[in-house]
Amino acid sequence: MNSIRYALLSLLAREPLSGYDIKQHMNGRLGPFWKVGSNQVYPELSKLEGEGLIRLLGVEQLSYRPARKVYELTDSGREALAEWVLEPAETEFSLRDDFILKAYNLWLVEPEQMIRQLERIQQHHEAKLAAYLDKSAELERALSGKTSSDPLYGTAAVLDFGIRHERQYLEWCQEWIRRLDGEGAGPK
Amino acid sequence: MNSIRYALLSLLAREPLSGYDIKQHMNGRLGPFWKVGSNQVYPELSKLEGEGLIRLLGVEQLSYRPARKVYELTDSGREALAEWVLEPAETEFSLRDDFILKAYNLWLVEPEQMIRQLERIQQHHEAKLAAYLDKSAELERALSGKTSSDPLYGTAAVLDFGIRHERQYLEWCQEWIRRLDGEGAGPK
DNA sequence: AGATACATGTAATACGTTACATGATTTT
DNA sequence: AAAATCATGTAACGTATTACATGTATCT
Repeated sequence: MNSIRYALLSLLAREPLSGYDIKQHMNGRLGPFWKVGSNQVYPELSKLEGEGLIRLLGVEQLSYRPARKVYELTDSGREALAEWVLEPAETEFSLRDDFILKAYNLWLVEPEQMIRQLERIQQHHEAKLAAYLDKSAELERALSGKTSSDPLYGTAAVLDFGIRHERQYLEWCQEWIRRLDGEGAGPK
Repeated sequence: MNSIRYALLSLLAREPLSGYDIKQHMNGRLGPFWKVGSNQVYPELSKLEGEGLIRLLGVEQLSYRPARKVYELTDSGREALAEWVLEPAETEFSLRDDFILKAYNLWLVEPEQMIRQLERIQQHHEAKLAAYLDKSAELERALSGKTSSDPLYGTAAVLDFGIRHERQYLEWCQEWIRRLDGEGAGPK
């Protein structure tokens, strides 16, 4: 628990960043998995600084703008992160997806309407998959020759998970469209 | 948002239940996806009753125990649920899994240690998969001949998703164990 | 002229988890 | 004799989302 702090450390382990940068990263590139608001980022950064896990690298001031405070990971921060990575992982994962709950109620509605819902969701995941595959192609090129101690390796692992997840989701949609379709059209 | 109310309605759409029953169902059979505490269930039940989506079917009183209040879905509750099911679904799903965040940091630690982590997680998902497959075999038997308007159809859809998810997770673990393994043993 | 990006931060609100309180019965 | 089960509910806490406040430069 309290994974956000580790999310912040994970990003800072790769490069120095400001709170704003972190927010952008999480809601952008790493978006599929995590999202944060500024209210979580800034206080947590202060805490981490207080604990000596990160340190203020520098402040970029543009006079008309709030100071841009860039943080970097300290050695003890790097240690804490590595320790956490190797800790026995929480086996409880949530997998709370509204749509799955909707599917649980598929028996309540007209098959044709449920099919339409499934198709809509399917399209959404197709788009996501396509985006991930694009990124992946790029990444794989950059990855050649690099060893597993390169940060890109971690990026690739997460991206790969995302790709597999989207594929699996799509197949599930297809399967249940098929099942519901066979039903409605079947005994005529 | 506020999916818990729909989770409660989803269960009550199948059979009348008490708050306690609901809690047990969610943390047991439907456990992989949802969990709730009593503090969420009881207030929400009161709210739903106030809105006329559910009604008190009866109270079982055993003198030495708190009254067991059993609720059932009303017609307007069933309508509200069906409407929600057909609403354009939220495309934002979280997929927040601590272990994926750990994997993002795999480059920070010794490959052999990460492999051990992956193997541990793999075992966990193997066990889950086995449990789901058991349930699924049972379900498929009970399902034969039933149409898509049977609640079991919804159960099957969710279970199927769980099975696919676990399989996908396993494959991902295997792939990354392989990749890290090939690394360490490779250029010797 | 108006919206968006930059950049920090706070406040209000919603959602979720853990722990507590009660109290007899049944299981270990 | 101790612990778990049943059954409701409240309280305290922790985490997350949304909105707000500030203020200039740049893009449309």
